[in-house]
Amino acid sequence: MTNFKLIDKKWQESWEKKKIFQVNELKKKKFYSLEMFAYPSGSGLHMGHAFNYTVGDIFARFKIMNGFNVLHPVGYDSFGLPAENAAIKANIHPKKYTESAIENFVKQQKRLGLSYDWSRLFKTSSSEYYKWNQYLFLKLYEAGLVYRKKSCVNWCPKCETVLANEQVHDGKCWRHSDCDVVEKELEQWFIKTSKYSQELLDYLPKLQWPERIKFMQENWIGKSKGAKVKFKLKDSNEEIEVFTTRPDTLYGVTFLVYSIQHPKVRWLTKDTMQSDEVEYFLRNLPKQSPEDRDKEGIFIGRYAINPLTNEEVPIYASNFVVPDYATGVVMAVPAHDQRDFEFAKKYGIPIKLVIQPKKGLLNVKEMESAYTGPGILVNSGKFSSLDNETAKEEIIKFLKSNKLGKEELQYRLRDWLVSRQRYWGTPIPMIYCEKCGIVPVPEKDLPIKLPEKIIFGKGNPLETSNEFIQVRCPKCKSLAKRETDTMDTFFDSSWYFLRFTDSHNKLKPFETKKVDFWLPVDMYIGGSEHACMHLIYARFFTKALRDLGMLELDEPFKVLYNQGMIHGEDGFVMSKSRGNVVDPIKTLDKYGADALRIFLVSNASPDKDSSWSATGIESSYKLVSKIYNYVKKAKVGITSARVENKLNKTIKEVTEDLENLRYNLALIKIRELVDSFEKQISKKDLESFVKLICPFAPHIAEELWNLIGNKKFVSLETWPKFDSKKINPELDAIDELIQNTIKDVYNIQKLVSIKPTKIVISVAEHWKYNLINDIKKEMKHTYDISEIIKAVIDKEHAQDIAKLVPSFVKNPTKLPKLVLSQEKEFNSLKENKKRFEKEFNLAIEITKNNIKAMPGKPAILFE
RNA sequence: GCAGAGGUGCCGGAGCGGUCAAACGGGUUAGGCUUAGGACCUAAUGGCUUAGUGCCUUCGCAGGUUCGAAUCCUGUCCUCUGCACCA
Repeated sequence: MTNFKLIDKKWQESWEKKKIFQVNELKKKKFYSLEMFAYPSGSGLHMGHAFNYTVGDIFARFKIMNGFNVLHPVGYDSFGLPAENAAIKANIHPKKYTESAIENFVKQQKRLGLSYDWSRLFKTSSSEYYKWNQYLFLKLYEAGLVYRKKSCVNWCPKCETVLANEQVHDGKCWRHSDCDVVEKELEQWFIKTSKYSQELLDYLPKLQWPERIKFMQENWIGKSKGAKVKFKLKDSNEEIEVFTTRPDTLYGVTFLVYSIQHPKVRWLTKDTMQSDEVEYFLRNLPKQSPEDRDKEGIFIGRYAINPLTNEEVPIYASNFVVPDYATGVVMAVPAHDQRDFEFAKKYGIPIKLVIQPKKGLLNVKEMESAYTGPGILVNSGKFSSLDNETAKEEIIKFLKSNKLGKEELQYRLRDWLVSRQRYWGTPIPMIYCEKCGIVPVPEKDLPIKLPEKIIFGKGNPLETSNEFIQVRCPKCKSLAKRETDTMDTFFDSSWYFLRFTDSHNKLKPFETKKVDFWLPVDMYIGGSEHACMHLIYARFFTKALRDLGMLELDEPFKVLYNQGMIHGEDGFVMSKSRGNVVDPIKTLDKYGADALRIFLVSNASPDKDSSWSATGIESSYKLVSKIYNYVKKAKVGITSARVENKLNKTIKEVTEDLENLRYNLALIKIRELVDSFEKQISKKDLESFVKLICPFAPHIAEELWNLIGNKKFVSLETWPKFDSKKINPELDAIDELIQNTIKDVYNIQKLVSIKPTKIVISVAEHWKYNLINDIKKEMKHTYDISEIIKAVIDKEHAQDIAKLVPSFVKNPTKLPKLVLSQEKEFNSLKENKKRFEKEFNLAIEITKNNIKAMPGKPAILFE
């Protein structure tokens, strides 16, 4: 086994020492290639990381070799709960824990041979970075995009902190699929992502992202078109605004429903006979996650007036109404909305039919579910007999002109809750003063550093750190309290790609000019799990910072590529409990980086899931060895036309495949090329080949490049160009002819079941290509090549044979047939001549010493 | 329930109107090399067949379009992913 480990090390050190991947803004043709921000977990690099970085690195290297000024940076998203928890568990300070984790991570990443500009490295847990988190937080605050609000928020008991909407999946915490999120009423910091709902939606079609991700974001932002309608509260001047997408059903409203979390519920009910009952209801309603909770509600003792009919409708409070969507109150039309229908049935509320389908008549008494389809309005005053779509418009028009409502758009996207009740994150730069209220920390006082001497126990250790909490109010200088919450780590990753353009700027988060030069990210590679988290926040940030005048950019990521997952050999997700985890480092030790890189991308298209395979990595290792040994032993000379054809064709196809991240297909073509190589090859072609494999296997590429007499780095060489003149389909045809001839030789041999001592192959005298040589070469494994001799067939036949190749190219299915015989079997063959001719459509003439090929048929003779 | 993606040979996985019994890899079988094993190299690997430019059957299932379908259309079953009380 060649020790590729040493070769890996040699070149990794050399690249780093010569800083060959460091870039600046001098060269114009830029390309920003980025893999999603790494969270440096204490357990080090796993196969998924290795895959992600390999996919990105191959692309970055390809772009470098194509003359681009490639920014390919790396950094660490080092704040966060897992580090904090792991540190507590190991009884180490999170800072120490994280630092050693990063150190380890860097070491492991380097072993993959990644083309990073290491000089730009930063970590978010360093105050040099999070200072700018705080700075940007304050800028957003000044711009009115950060606010504090008391509301019902999601709390994960395992994380012991609140979560953003995006971090709750199916009622569970995104980190703990076994942990139900609890709703808590708390005052928290929010970022107004909702301000950009429409723009986030509008730009989606322009992005070169997987359709799936765009679709997920579209759903997440969730735009609905409808109307805002004002209901008067009975015995009051108050108005209740509701949002509906079905203004056409307004005549069918039989009740209104407040969300139980709506702050107005208690207030509305306080002077009614129901107040105790409602209070009891609100207090005792079991907390259940939304999907499995039953609709529970209660009449709150008040009535509202339908603006169109002036009818009184009762008001309820229920758990099925989402508190922070639209106004948190809905108008209920049980006849035409399934949820309202179920609720009305349960509480015996009247159901009023206002839309009849165009076919068939509905009857309220017989209805078993709401009718939500289209139809004609009935029982709807002057709007009756209108088509319901028309009625939507007409009713909105009417509401508008009578100031009872208006057309309205609603989005599902909520504002981003960024407070976290944890230690290992960026302190929120706010101060609470009894006199002045909320006071932002002045810019000059940044960064607010995380205190290192703290006591971990239950809850947020910052709350017990007096050193941290106690502060003078920046305004009135009296004693005040610091905010002890830290920022969601998604805040850190929302702008890190901007910082990479100017990683070590001490005066600003980044230089606008640099961002304008490098951004947008031209290729962003990572998993799809961030579709509705990081990828939404980062888009929001970009737009917000643009509006703050900090950059000129609408969208941060031009192209997004989702790589798949590497599963264990058993096809399941790699996990410790399953015991199917494969350690990339151990693999690197055994096979070297190039083999691992090649394995990871040769299984399947990189956007698909694939499984680890012990034989697969072996096979990649074999390919690497084969390439290495071939180039090492290749005789520099003239490349045969056959290999030239293959090489140029491969360059052409591999280039296209790389451009489209079809690494698996590119590697197949490279494999075929390697198999077609001959001992002799020109230096130039050898060099082209080494360049061709460089993005995949940069270490052996450098080693071989050096070996064939080059001093510079192949990683920085220009990508090979193919010569279309060298690509000749005729040669492929010849190749096929040879393969078929050999096949025939084997078949005849099988037939006569005797090992031949000598093979005579008759071919045309003036055959353009040296068929015999090629056949000899190919058959050297089976026979002593000296035993294959060329027999010349007469001119008349030869001319016909010469026609074969062009006609074959035109119609590859009509392959010329080669005829074989063997001395011992000669007689039987002779006897069967007629049959052969008939069955196999062969024109053969058998004589004692030779088999004469008839037009179009070369012949082979065993002696 | 709604919306997306997909079902290909022993396995992974290409192909996405004709050159397809279907790339490439793995596995298996046979042969070469070798003291032996490994590595390496070669061939075979849907069925039939006394050599295939042969026949038959295959690309989830059932139909259809076409001179021609793994590839296009319709229906159907299954798998995976995402969203699920957003009014």
